[in-house]
Amino acid sequence: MKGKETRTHLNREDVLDAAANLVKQHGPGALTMRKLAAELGTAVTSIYWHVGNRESLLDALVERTVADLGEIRPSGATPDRRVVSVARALRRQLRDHPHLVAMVHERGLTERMFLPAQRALVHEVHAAGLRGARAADAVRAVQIHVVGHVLVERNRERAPVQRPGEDELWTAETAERDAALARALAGPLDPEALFTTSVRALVAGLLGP
Amino acid sequence: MKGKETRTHLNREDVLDAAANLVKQHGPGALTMRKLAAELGTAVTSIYWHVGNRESLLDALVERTVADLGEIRPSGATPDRRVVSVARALRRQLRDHPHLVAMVHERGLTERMFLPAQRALVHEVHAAGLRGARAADAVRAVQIHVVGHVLVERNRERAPVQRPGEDELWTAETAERDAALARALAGPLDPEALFTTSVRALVAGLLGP
DNA sequence: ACCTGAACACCGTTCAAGT
DNA sequence: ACCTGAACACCGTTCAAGT
Repeated sequence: MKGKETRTHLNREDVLDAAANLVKQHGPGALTMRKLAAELGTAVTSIYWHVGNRESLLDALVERTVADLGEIRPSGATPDRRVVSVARALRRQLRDHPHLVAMVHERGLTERMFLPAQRALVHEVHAAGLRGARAADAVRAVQIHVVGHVLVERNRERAPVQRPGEDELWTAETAERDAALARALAGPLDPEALFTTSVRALVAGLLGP
Repeated sequence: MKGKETRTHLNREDVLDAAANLVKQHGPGALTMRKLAAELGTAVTSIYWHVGNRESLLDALVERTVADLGEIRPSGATPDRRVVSVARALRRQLRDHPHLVAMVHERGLTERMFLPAQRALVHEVHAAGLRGARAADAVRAVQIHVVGHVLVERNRERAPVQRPGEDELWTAETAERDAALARALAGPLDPEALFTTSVRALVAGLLGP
């Protein structure tokens, strides 16, 4: 019982709110039925009455969070840039909900999540002159690239110090005597910059001749 | 006790073998200390003597599997094609060890895993004339694209039927009156083909002018 | 050096019983 | 309609005790 507003009956929304809070504060691992019950000040079993079971609780939670995501507005003069801007906006959305990505991924709901972005991409790809199957490929390629990139990014952030450690692995000798390359690979990675670079390259390749 | 060769003492290798088997046959979720003990015909606690705890057991398992991956040989006439071939080989490796990807991802070891591929990429990117930071970006962009793509692919496979379902979502109206596009987006996705398309586009964009 | 069972603190879920 | 505690079948891990 964490002294919020008092209520006569527990309801589905309360459960979802508390669950969202738990995840936001202590990560998805902290979302257990028992901790949730403690948070709500009820018996564990009450929760089951409202949300079925843990599985569907997570489903509902993900569903709600996805629904709350803002829409995506393309910006930029050329179709190229507008597609890139959609990709960046999508990445930003995902990064703003760090736990969401993991949960969606775990639940295999990646597809369903990205309709708004997909619509925006369809529009821009069309504007670039692509049609039919070719347009569909472009949309999907960008989409997968963004989601994949965010997944890998998040993974990299969570990862503790790597042993052997890239700084030891990449020296001028192992990098074919390209000292600058060795330094770059050994040094830290700027995900934002790399993302922009790769999306630009991908879009150029997809929309180009 | 699954009547393999008899042995006097349990050892670390036996434990890892059994663990790998469990994962291969029933997925990572089936790898519990207790099931593992049952499989080995020992007390649960014996395992702890050999591998420390579950955490380090998983670490060791991932480590071993990664070490067993074959090396990557580029093929193709132009640097473009050779980079694409490395990407495809890497994807193939990852797909051949379906559980590995998830485990590596969960453990945040994605970096460490891809050294061989990274070396191959460095070589090809160099051959294409890129140097220094620009080369590093290209290598990392391709690498992240492959890993990300495989993660999303696996996710998509695991995902059951999607509700609403893309076939209902994408009609000619919602697809800006492009019926072929609607059909393509509603239809099934060919991951192999899409992967090739996107990698080609990405590489063209990265190595191109 | 290696193995053991008992015990602890956690899980999710079911169910019969309460109001 | 909503809530409850008891109970079940699982977890990972520690520890003292065995050989």
